[in-house]
Amino acid sequence: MNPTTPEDSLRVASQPKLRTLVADRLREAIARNRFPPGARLKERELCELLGVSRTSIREALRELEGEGLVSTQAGHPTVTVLSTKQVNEIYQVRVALEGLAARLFARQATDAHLAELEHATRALEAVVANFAVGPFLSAKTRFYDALFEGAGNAVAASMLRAIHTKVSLLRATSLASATRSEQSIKEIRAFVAALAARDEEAAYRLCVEHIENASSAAMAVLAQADEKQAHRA
Amino acid sequence: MNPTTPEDSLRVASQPKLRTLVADRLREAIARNRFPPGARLKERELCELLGVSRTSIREALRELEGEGLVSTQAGHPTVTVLSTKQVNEIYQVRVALEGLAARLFARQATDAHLAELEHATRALEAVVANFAVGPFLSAKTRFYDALFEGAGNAVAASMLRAIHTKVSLLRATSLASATRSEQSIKEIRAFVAALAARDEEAAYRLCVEHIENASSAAMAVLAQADEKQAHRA
DNA sequence: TTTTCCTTTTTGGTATACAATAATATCGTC
DNA sequence: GACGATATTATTGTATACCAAAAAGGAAAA
Repeated sequence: MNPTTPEDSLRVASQPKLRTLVADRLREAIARNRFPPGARLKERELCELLGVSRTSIREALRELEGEGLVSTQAGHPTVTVLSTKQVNEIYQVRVALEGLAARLFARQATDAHLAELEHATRALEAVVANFAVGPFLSAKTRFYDALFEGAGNAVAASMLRAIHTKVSLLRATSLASATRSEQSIKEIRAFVAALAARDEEAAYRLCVEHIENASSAAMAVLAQADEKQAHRA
Repeated sequence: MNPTTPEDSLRVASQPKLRTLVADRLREAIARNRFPPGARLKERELCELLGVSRTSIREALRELEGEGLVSTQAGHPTVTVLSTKQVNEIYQVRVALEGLAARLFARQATDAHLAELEHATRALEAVVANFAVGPFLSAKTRFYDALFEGAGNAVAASMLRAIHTKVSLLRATSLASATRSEQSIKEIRAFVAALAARDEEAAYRLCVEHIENASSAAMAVLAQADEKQAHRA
């Protein structure tokens, strides 16, 4: 045991800044639809809700703006509404980056990375058997954390996390997740098997297919919602 | 002429917020090495330098942190120093995203997009003939703006812009640019020709090669710098 | 019903204050 | 001179107050 290894040292990790905690809280609340797309985020309301000053709220909002979760409409911070075009763009980018992550994982992940991914996949399967949104989001996060860790590209991981958070803006995707969860988990299982076999090409292909299926399902739900809207008008 | 088309309307675009202008200024200053990697960014110094309040500085710093240009070292905002691993990761991501942009451009760009890209390429060639860092950065930005516009994926464009800004942190890349600029412009010329021919596969391959060559050149200069450092120690 | 005007609310930016943390300077001891 | 301890200064994080500008809402008039 090398005493200077970060994992072994007694060094106390620095505490996250209040603004970071606020941004995390808001991100979570947005993902769980506490603030739905289009919702106005009023600074003073958030101050009361979170019990912090306007300064911390404003700084957290800047952070969320950078991620695209929040945009300013007529001078007002608003939870981002994604157009169909943007959704399509997001999935295109997800294919490119997650495809890269799949390739890198297959190429270079350690046995420990594989073991963690296997555990995360099992956890995901257990949650899908008894579907509930909260635990599903947590299990999905764990799965992708394991994938990105094994891929070993922090830049891609950071971008993909932002992508996943943006996708969570879509009610459509959680609806789509609930309805296609059994098929989805089969796809993930096949994907993980290819990664375990270090088959880069198969892993890439299965990863892309999984994302494209998710995209199609989300688009289908969006199209339905558009029809309902048209009927109302 | 349809009077409701955005381009024809008399609508005045909203002014950028002060914090946005500050972030833009800082981004530019970092790219031009006014604040080199590792430089401490002191809030009160920046207030004096830019003639704005601490709030605007802090909000701009949050934005730059989100982009990875600025990170907090021992509680102090600092211009990001990129490790060799990070540089490698950045180029991997650039291949994935710019490869996507190349494919999309070849697939769907209009003749107007192509014309703009051609103009931007000529401007770049003119600058390379009389090399100077400032005009080179501007011409390069124009070239990539044209590419991303024609690719029509704003999410990818936004991420790639952040990537390009991060890459500009590396003195290595501007040094590498100066020494390999003639070869580089040849690669770009071939790339643009493939895009003009709507040859998606060739465009993708040439794009990837260009980036990989840029990456190799940057790594070579980094390795030289490491050697010099080792000699000093 | 539509338009105009007035009031209220909200955001953007500035300034000040204080606590906590980090960095630097000073002093004493060996 | 080197080292360690302490004091001082500088910087960042957070809160609060203030005011201007912009946006939103409501009431009155046409």
